[in-house]
Amino acid sequence: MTFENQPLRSLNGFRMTGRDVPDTGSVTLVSPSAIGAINRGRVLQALYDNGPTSRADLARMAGVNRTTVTGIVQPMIKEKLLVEGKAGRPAAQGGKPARPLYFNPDAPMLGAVLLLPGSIQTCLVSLTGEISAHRRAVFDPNGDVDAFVATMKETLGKTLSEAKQPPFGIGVAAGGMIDSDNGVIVAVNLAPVLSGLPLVGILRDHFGLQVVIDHHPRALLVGDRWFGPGRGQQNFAAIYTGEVLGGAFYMDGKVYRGLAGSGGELGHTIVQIDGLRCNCGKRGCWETLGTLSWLRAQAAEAGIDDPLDIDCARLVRLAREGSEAAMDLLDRYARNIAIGIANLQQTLSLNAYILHGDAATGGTMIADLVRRHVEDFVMMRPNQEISILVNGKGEGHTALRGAAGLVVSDHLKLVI
Amino acid sequence: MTFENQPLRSLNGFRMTGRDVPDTGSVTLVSPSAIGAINRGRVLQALYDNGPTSRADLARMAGVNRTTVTGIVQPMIKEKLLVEGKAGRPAAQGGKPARPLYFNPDAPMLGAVLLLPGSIQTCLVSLTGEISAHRRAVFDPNGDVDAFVATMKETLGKTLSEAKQPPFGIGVAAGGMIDSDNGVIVAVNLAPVLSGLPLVGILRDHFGLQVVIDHHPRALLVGDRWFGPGRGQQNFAAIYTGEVLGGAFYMDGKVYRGLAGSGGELGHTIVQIDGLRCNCGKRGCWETLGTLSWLRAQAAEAGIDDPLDIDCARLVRLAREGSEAAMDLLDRYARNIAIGIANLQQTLSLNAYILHGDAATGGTMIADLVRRHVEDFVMMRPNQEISILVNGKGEGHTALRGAAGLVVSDHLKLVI
DNA sequence: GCAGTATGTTTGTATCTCGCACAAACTTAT
DNA sequence: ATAAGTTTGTGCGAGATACAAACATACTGC
Repeated sequence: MTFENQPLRSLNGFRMTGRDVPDTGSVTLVSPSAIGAINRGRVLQALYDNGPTSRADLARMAGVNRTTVTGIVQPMIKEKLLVEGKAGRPAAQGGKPARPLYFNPDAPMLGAVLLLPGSIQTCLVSLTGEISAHRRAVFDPNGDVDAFVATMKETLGKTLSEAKQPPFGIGVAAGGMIDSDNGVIVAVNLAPVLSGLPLVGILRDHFGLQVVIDHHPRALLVGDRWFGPGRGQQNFAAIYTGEVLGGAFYMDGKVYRGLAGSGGELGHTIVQIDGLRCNCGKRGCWETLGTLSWLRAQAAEAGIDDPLDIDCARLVRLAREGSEAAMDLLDRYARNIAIGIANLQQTLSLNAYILHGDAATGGTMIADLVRRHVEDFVMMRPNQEISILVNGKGEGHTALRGAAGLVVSDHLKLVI
Repeated sequence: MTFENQPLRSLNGFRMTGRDVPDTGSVTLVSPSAIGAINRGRVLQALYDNGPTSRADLARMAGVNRTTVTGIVQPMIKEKLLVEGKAGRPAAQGGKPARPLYFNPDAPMLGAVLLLPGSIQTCLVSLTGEISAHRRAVFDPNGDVDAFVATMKETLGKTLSEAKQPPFGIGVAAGGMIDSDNGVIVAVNLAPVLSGLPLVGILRDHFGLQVVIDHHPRALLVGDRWFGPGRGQQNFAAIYTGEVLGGAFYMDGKVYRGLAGSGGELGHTIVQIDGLRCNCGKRGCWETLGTLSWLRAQAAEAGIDDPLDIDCARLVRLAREGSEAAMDLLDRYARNIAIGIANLQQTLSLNAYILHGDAATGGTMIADLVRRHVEDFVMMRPNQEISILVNGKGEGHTALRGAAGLVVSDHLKLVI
């Protein structure tokens, strides 16, 4: 099944909310007809956040009349986007039992792509977060653009062809510098072939589906928000550690993108003026202290076995087995990761941070160490609590679900 | 004239938008009647941002029908909030000349309070930003709460009594840690008498007016946004330097407050791990490098005359007069200020920064130096430009207008 | 079987924007 | 001077939406 020239479908209603909103200089008035799409989006988000929920509960949560919720969900049930579950137990005082609503498992799915230097992963993601039709491919990071595009089209095409019905859209998570507004990959240090590639336009034209692209940490954030530990949260950040350091923020119920999607390049905030030389050419970037390269160099100095193969998971194992050198290094690693989080906390006060990548393999042990150092580094307010969580689902998993979540987020324009 | 038990008036319509919106857990649906208040607010903001504007122009900017704008502004004209200006020149092709709308100079004003350790300033601010009925008073930072409250009531009462009609509300800008959600001063290091004081409740009950409080840098930000160089901008930060360092952000057309108004405590982000000891007890805070204390210590070392009286303005004068030591110190001062701005830029990518306080006294010279260092410290994108502006209006001026702007912002709940 | 209670639906109402038609006011061409 | 063209600002009905009131439904407890 292919989807060339399909009419664009929409998740939250019966009207496309694509690129049709010209930014006319900061003022935009709201029309009564726009209310429908907005409220449909909010109801869907409430369902995501809370799981199966009855109309009456939704109405209570939103502070609106039950009739309003009925009016919103009825067309969605008719469209087979939502299904009514079995009547639950009524309350102790009696009453008609509530019938919970949730997403139809047979509803259209979302296409997801994870694009890292040299590797492509594609899959389908259901509205409830299940992954299927997963495929991998490789490409030459220094090779030919046309060859890359052909590989991409073929791999994604095979994945999409396994869908029973046209997906709602395609989400792409990519490493490197992304201009998400214009759907262009600006530059990828380790894959020059991708630089300047208008991937969104290419895929949209080829598959006839809505396509959204964003950079990798932001996909992790969205994956956390829709399907992971960030579900239902209004303020948190996702932090990626590994060979590089990156991050993305969810603030006041909204993904922060900055101008042209350029916010969140945390790895190159400076935590040590005139410190170690960084790959970016500057000195003292957070990335010089919180990445695997630092960890491995330090492991060698500390005399830990196979220092080039060390990662957070093994370091935690060694520490648990009683190695003092490992414990010491782990603590210093945690401190280095904490410094950037602390600065972010001091700046935005999000209070919740989800670790991905290498640090996440260290589980609750590293999370606890990081939290303690963060609390040392920031000025805490009374009654304030900072939580550090790990999402150890494995990279591809969360990023792909996040890429799918990008499509969902794009449909549900929750902010006017 | 006193205003006890006046009915609360509203700027953007005919319904109070005070504390009546319960946060029912992230979901809130929009009602058609809510649209009215929202759109009224947006039209008012467009008028603020663009100055006197005709209905037709407003409609074009907002992308709506002219009749819609008429429907919105007509009641405001009737209420004497807006006035119709003289008909301007028609377009070259002819046509009926447009009649620009703007705020009525005789509309109610805003009360503003600037509260710093030991000093109170109060004034009235018109909707167009003019200050009048300015008063000052002092209080003992370690004294008695009741004495402080009495002084505050008396000073503010005198200012308010000069208004011809009840103001829309009172805005308070305060140094220290503020819980703007609950209207409480959490703690002020240099004025223990204020700690824990529920000032909003006290003033609201006494004067019968809506009262809003926020911390000092955020008032500067709002002052910039409504009446200063940030007018019409959608993304920028205000940076205050002096004895302390602080900042506040305007992101996507909205003041960022963080949880309970705790965002933006930039002075204590760490730019030098294990660096100089800071007043807060930690090491390497930005505040150890970007404040007057640092500047004065360095001035002494550099052999500059009267090092304890040095400030940015004098340093710039000395540098202009040819002092190499002054020029060198100025550049290092600019670099230290730049480091925190660079980290903020790397994190949020706001691209525009307005300096206040000591640095602002250095004018365009320091602004240029800071900009150059910021550009060295961050990874620039293609076509990206960073601007550093100074608002040299003098502290009280911008902060007081910002305090007034807080009231305006609070009325115009532009985000649903 | 009946009262009590909670859920979900139907019907009519209020609010708001939009498109259309039109008067008013001004410029340009004949 | 007159007519045509253009732009502004204003009534009026249509369409979309949430809300309140009333009602049918389904369960508990006596």
